[in-house]
Amino acid sequence: MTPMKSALSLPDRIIAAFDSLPEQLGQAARYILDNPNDVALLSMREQARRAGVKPWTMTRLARRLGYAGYEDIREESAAALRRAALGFSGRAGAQAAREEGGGEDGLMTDIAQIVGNGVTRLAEPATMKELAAAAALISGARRVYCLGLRAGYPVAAQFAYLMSFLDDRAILLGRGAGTDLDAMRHAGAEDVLFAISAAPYTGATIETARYAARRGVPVLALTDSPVSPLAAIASRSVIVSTDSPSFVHTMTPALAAVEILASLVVARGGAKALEAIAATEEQLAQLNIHLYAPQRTQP
Amino acid sequence: MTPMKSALSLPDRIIAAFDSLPEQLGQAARYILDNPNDVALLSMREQARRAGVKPWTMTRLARRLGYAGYEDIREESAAALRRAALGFSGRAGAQAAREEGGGEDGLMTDIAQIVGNGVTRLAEPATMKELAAAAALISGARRVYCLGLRAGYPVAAQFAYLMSFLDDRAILLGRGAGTDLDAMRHAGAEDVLFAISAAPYTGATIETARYAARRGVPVLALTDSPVSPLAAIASRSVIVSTDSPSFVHTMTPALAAVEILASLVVARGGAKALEAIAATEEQLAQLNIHLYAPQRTQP
DNA sequence: ATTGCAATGCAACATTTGTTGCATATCTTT
DNA sequence: AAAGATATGCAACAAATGTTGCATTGCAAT
Repeated sequence: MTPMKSALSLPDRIIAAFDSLPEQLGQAARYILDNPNDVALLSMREQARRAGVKPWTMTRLARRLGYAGYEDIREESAAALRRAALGFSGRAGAQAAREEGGGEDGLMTDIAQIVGNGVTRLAEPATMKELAAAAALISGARRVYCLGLRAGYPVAAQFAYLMSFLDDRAILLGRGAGTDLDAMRHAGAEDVLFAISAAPYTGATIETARYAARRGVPVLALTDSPVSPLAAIASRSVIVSTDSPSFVHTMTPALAAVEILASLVVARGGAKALEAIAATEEQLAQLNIHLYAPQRTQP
Repeated sequence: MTPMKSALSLPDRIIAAFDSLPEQLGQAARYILDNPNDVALLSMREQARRAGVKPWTMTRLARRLGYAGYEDIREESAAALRRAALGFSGRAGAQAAREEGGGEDGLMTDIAQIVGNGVTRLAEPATMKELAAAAALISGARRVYCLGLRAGYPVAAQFAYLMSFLDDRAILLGRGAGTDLDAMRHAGAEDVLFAISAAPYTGATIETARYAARRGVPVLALTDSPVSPLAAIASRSVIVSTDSPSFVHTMTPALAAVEILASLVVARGGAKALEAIAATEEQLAQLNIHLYAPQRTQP
C-alpha cells in the first residue's frame, strides 16, 4: 500500500516545497499544480512532454516530495479522481461531452462550461477563506491601489468601479503613461496594493508589486496559482482559475472574484455602506447618468 | 480533433449491444458498466484481471463496439472523467457552505453559484445562435468600435484587448473625455458598433448607439434583456444574465460572452488568425512584456 | 583556483502495455 | 452428424512505460 508518511496531499506538498525547487523540477511541479487531473489520466512521459521537461525529472520530483516514485503520485491522484467522480454517472457526462463534440457550438459549450465552473469554484472553502481575509484587509485600508495590466486591467477597473459606490478609497492604476509609481508615492503601511495578474505575468505588474512590498505596503494578489510570482510577493493571495479552451486564459472567474470581494466589503461596512451606495445611486440619478433608475429586486 | 464516428457514448453502446454478447465479452462489458471510473484509471490488463477475463477479450469487446481498440475507449473515458472531476469540487464546496448556514460564506457561495450559472447558461441554444451571428458580424467588419461605460467598460476593454491579438480592427471607446463621437466620425456601414450596457443603462451608451444606428452603422448589443433600450436599437443582440445577490448587477457572464466571442472570431479566422496570435505573442515576448513566455499545453 | 555538491542530461534497463495471428473449442444450422 | 460460423485461448509482438546508474554541467563555498 501507500506509505502515507503524512497526511499531506500532493498539491500541498508541492506548494510547501515549491520555493526550494530548482528550475526543471519547479517547471514540472508547476505543471502538476495546474493540471492535477492529468496526473492519473496521462502517462508520465506525456506529462513530462507537456510540461517541457525530461521524464526523469518527474521521477526525481516525486522522490523529492517524499514518494517512492512517480507511480505513487499517479496512484494517489487516481484515488482522488475516483472520489471526485463518485456522484457522477458516467453515462450523462460522457454523453454530454460527446454530443458537444466539435464545431462552433462545441467550442462555445466548452468555454461556457469550463469557465462557469471556474466561477462556481470560488465557493471552495480555501478560496472563500482567502476572499474573506482579502475583504478584511481592504476594509481596514486607508487607500486601495488597484493594479491590473493587459488582461488584468478590466478586472482591476471593475473592482475600482464597484468600490467607488462606497467611497473614494480605491484608486485605479495602469491608465496613465507609466505614472503608476508616481501615484503610489504616498502609499504606506496603512494602504493596500491590490495586484491582479495571471500567466503569462505582466512584468510591470510584478515589478510594481515588488516595489510596493519593499516600501512596506501590504500587497493583495489576485492570481492564478499559489506559486505565481505575484503570490510570492503578496501578503495574501486569492487564487482563481484561468483555464479555458479559448486561445487565451480566461479572466472571468477573476472578475467574479472581485465582484464577490466588493460585496464582502459592503457587507462588512454594514448600514453605513448601504447608505453610501444609496447616496451614490441617488446622485447618479440626479445627474441623469442612467436611463432607468436602479430597481433593487433582492436587497 | 476526435474522429467522432458516432454520437453514442461508451455505456450506451454497451447497453445497446449487451444482449447479443457471448459469455466472456458480456462479462467484460458488465465490468465496464459497473466500474466506469476504472476504465481510464486502471490498465486494460488490470481491468481484465478484475473482470475475470483475458486481456484480449477487452480488445475484442472494443472492436465489437465500434472502436479501433481498447485504447480508444480509455481515451474517451478519460475525457469524461476530466469533466466529471471538474464539476465536483465546486459543487461539494457549495454544499458544505450551505449546510453551515448564512454569513459571509453564504453570501460568497450564493454569488459564485448564481453568477457561475449565468456563465454556464451562455451555452443555451438561443444565446449560442446569437453569439455565432455576432461573431459573423464582427469577422466581416472593417472596424469594430467597442463601447462600454461604467460597469460595461471592463467588458468592452477586455474584448478590445482580446481582438488586439488578431489585428487592429477593434477600437475601444469611452476612455477619452467624451470624444467617442469624434472617434466614430469615420464609421460607416462596413463597420460595427459593439455596445455593452445593462440595467441601469448608461445614457451616453444608448445615445451613442442611437447615433451610430442613424448613421447606418450596424449595432451589435451585449445587454441583459431582449427588451432593453440597447436591444431596441441594435441589429443583433446577445443577451446575458446580470442577476446577482450582490449590491450591483454582475458583469461576469458578459465578460465570458466576449471571451467566447473573441474565440469564435479567431476560429473563423482559421490558420491566419492563429498565425497572427502567435506573431503577437512572439512580439510580446521580445518586448519582455511577460515574465514567462506563454506555453501552449494543448496545441 | 579548487573542491564539493546539487541539478540536469543521457543511454539503457527490465516491465508492462495493448494488440495480433493462429490454433482450438464451442455453438448453430442443415 | 457434418459443416460452417463464432467464441475463446495462447504465445508472441512491437511499442511505450517508469526507473536507474553514471556522466556532465553549473554554481557556491572554501
